[in-house]
Amino acid sequence: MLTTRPRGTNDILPGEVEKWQFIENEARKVSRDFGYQEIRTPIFEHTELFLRGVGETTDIVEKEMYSFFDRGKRNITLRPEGTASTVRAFLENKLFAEPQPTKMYYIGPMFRYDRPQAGRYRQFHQYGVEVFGSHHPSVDAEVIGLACTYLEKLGLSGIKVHINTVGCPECRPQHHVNLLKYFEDKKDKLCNTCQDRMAKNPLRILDCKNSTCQEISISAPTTESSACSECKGHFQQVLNYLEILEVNYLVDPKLVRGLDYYTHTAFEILVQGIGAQSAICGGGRYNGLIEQCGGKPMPGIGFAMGLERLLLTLNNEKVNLTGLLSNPEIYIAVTSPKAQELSFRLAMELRKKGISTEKDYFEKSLKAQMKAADRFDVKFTLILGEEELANNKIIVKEMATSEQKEIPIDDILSYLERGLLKND
RNA sequence: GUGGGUGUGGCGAAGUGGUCAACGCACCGGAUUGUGGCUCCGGCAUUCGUGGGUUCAAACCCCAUCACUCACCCCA
Repeated sequence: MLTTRPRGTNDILPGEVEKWQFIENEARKVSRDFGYQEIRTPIFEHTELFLRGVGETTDIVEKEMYSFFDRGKRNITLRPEGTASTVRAFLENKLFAEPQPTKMYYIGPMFRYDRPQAGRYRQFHQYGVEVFGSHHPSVDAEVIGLACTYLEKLGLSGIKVHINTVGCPECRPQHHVNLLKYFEDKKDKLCNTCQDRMAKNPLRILDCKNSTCQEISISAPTTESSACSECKGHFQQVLNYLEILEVNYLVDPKLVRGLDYYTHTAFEILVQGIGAQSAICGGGRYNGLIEQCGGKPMPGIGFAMGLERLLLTLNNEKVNLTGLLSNPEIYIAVTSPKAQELSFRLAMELRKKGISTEKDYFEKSLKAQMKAADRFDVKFTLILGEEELANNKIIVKEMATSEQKEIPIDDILSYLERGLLKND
C-alpha cells in the first residue's frame, strides 16, 4: 500500500455511513423544528479569525491548530470549531441587518492537532447551533433543550446536563481574586499544573482530576458566589426556563470551559462508557465574541456536539440503528451470454422505475448468482437464460418462499411492481 | 508534548528459537449436466508492521523505526 490515512482521521465506510446520514438528517429535522437554518462556512479561514475568536491563550490556538501558508502567503487555518466562522459569516454578510435573533446550525468536519484517543480525532465532526442577538435567558434554555430533544429523539435516555455560570467581564475578575485568595495558602499541596494555573487561569483548578486538587477545590468559592447580581439573576432564570422544559440538569460549580469567549451560561452534556472523553456536547453564552470579531456588541449563545462521540454513545447504549441499510429488491441472474444484453436493459428499466436492482458482473454460474442474490437479501430473483429467451419469458423466483413463475417478458415490470407493493 | 499497551492472511486468533506458520469466520470453487439459505469437500500467508543485529537456525532474543490503541494536558 502506498500510504495510510493521516493519523487521527477516519474513513467512514459503507455500513457505517448510513448511521451518519441518519444522525445528520435527525439534526436537520430537529433544527428546523426549533427554527434554526443551516449555514455552511468554509472549512478553512484566515488564521487571525481563530486567534481572536477562540482566544490566544487557549490550547486550541496554542498547540492544536492546523495552520499553513497558502501559495499566496496567506496564513490559513483548518477550522478547529464552528462558532468563530459563523460569527464571521454573520458579520461579513450583514445578517445583523435582518430581523433578530439569528438562529443557525451547522454540521461538518473540524480539525485539531491532538494525540488521538477514544472519542478524539484530528478530523472530527460537529453539529452545532448558534443564536445571535438575544440576551434572553429563555434562549439559553432553548439551546440546551434543543440539544436534549435531539439526543432523546435519537433514542438516548437519561440525558444529564451539567450547567454553571462562568460570570461576565464585570464579575469574573472578582472571582479570580477570590479564587487566588482561597488557594494562596494551599498552593504547595496543588499539583504542578495547577500551580501554573494559579497564574494563568485559576478557574481551571476547579476541574483538575488530581484527587488532592479536587479535595482542596471542594470548598473553593464558586463562580456563582462571586457572580454579580446580573449574572446571578440570569443564571436563575435560565434554570427556571430549563425546569419549564423539564430538562434534567445538574448545577456543577466546577464546570468551566476552555474557550475564552464564554460568558454567563456554560453547559456540557456528559455520557458514560465511551472512554475518558465523556462530553458529547458543550456550549454556552459568548456575549463578547461578536464585538471581539469586529461587530457591534451583540450577545450570542450556542453549542457544539461531537458526532463521533455521539455515535460511540449510541453504539454503547445499544440504540438500534439497524434497518438503515437499503438492500436491492431485485437480482437478475443470467445463464446465457445471449441474455446479457436483455438483462442489462431490464436492470436499467427497473432502476429507472425506482426499483433497486443488482446483477452479476462476472458471468458466474447460476448457483453462484443465486448465492449472491441470497446475500443481497433480495425479494425476487429473475432468471434469464436460453430457454426463457426462446419463449420470451423470464423466471421470477420469490426468495422467501422459493416459489417461481414464468412471466412474459413484456409483463415483467408491472408484475414486479405489483409483487413489491404487496409486502411493503 | 509525556506515559502505558499492541502489531501473525480480508477479519478474529494460536504459536515465545529448530520440518510444510494451527484453528474459526469471511471469500472463491465443487458435490453428475440451469437455482440460494443447511451439510460435506477443496482453494486461499515462500511469511509473521518495517529495517538492522545475535545465531548453524528467529514470527519467537536484541536494537531501531513506523503504525495502531488507551491515558495525561485539553477538548467535541
